[in-house]
Amino acid sequence: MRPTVNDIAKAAGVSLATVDRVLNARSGVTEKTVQRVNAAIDQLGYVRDVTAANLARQRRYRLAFVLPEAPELFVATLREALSEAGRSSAADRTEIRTLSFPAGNPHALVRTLRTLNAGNTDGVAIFAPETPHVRDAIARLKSDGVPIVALVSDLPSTGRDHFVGIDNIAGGRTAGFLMGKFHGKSGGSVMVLVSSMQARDNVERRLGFDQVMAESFPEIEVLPSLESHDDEEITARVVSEVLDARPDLTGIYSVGHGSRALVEVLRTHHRARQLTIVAHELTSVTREALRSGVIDAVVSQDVGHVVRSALRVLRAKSDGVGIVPAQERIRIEIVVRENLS
Amino acid sequence: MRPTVNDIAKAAGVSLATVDRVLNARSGVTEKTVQRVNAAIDQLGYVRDVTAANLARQRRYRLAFVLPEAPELFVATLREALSEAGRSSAADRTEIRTLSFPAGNPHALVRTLRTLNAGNTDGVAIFAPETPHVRDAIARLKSDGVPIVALVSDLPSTGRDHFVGIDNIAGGRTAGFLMGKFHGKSGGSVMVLVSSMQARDNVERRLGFDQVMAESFPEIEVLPSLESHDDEEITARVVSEVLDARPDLTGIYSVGHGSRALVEVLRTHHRARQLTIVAHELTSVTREALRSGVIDAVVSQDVGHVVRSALRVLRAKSDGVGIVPAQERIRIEIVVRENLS
DNA sequence: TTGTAGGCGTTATCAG
DNA sequence: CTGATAACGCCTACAA
Repeated sequence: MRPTVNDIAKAAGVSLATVDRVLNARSGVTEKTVQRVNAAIDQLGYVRDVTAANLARQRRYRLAFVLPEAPELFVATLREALSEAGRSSAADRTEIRTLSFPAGNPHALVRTLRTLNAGNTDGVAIFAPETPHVRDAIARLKSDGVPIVALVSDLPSTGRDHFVGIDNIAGGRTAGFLMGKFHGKSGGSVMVLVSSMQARDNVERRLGFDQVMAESFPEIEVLPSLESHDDEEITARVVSEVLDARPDLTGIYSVGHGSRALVEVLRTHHRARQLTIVAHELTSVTREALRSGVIDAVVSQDVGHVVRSALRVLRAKSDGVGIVPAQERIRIEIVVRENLS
Repeated sequence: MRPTVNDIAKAAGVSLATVDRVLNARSGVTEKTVQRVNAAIDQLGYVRDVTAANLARQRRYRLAFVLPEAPELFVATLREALSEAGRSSAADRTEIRTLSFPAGNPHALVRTLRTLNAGNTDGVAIFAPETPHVRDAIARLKSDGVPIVALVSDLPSTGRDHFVGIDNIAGGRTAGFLMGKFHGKSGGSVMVLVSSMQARDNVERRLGFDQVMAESFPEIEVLPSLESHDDEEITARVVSEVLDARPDLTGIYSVGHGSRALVEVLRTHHRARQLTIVAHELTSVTREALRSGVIDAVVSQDVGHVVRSALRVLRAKSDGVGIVPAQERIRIEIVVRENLS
């Protein structure tokens, strides 16, 4: 039987209240008594029952997730993971609110952020691009004492408390490694399709990709980035053009969160099968494309882990306690046809 | 504020005890009152506070993990994950006991299992080969009402309640896919090194590997399995012999849980760099081998996930409640130089 | 068949 | 500075 506060109160010859005071480092206890209690604590090997503590404390965490209203399927999977987490969050005394803003509309985002304050929110997780407006809105929240974590794409300039997501440079490196290894040794060129060079995660991935290609696969030519802005028409046109113009093309790296248009084009293009395609994020589209052999590899992050990590971190920050960094590291996952779920 | 049992008691015009009875589906309540209470429950949207329930119930889970005393580093990582889980298990009211038996000694294993019974254990997780002795010992435990899960290597003939680990056929397929894709198009042959054909997981992996190689990479010759029995000397000799005898060798697939001896040989062999090496399980050895380029890819399972899943499943079985299969699926992870943690 | 009262391990209020 | 005492949300004898 684990020792309880009662046991250590008895052992130290003090009352429950006093034990609680030293346990929670509250003032108003003689140094002498503190010593006695602490002695009893580690003599009996006491560890506090967190669930009982939370019960008594009546602690609730009101957390807000701010996500773009974007066409990319990835955001949808993130939303799904969030509502999944919401179902079991009652057990953690956590209330999750999901706020949306139209993608690419910083003003709407700022308006959304304005509705949040220390009085109604214990922590905010944000998946948004890093613009000046956003930076200011976050600064206000932070100075109001609300913990902030950046989701998927980092917001370093905002002074966010933490970033939850993969190391995107390493993610790009991983994509590059797979591209090079799958490619064979024949030379050729690789097309790089980004969603937007405004998005920090896209830029970092491209950087990592270029590093590895230059270091380890110099015989492959990496073409300049093409921005699709997640527009299906643009993507279709651009990809077709390059496929026609570059008969030496042997691979395509899709950097952004969405690959629907790319997959669409490839599905009907006669050269698709000879190309090595590497994309990011596992969604219904990339999943199906892996299965049918259109895409060769996906570099992904587990949205469930992302959401749960954000929740843990926000609760910890809100309590002013530390986190275990190793536990919050989001893995860079590689998915191919054969390890698909 | 979430509604509590008190609220629904009030709403239904009954006492706490009655609410509790219908909540836990206990007998001794009129159909009529049951209806009234249930009506109140889903009218107020009540969900029980599991932590408070567990606190009141004083439920404890005494779980045992039975692991081999084996030289493979993989078992060490599993042990580590287990003791890691042990540190935070107090919060889950779970007591974890780790029992060891000398690898390859079924009698010792059976003796170990004999010390367990329904009186001292609420669930057992076993990582062991499938032998008749083991089957009987497990049958006894099961008929005693103790839930059993197989760990890493399945024990289907024992009637275990659940298997926690990767689908090893798919794991072998994944290894085959990587071998084929990394290999280039030049033909050649691949050596397959198993730890023992007695181990079910090894057999299943080999099976999956062969499937993919035959389906998708028929130009590569897959050599017969070589059994190392996790003996470093045997491994060293066998690998060297094949390297000398088969100049057309282009790859090695290490099927077992241990790759130390293989890595050792390769580190000094002049042909190592031209070979594609695929191994299983991320350990300090394979990690370092990935980093230095000796191994190209590792197919792995997260031992942390394995342990946590086993704990969840055993608790659920012990409570006689269902599990969420999707949540308990262990991912087949692919690790290369660039996504190494 | 139903209700009362006490307890699970912790925190928090209010006297002393 | 310290100690009773009453919560927190739920479970469970025991009594009615």
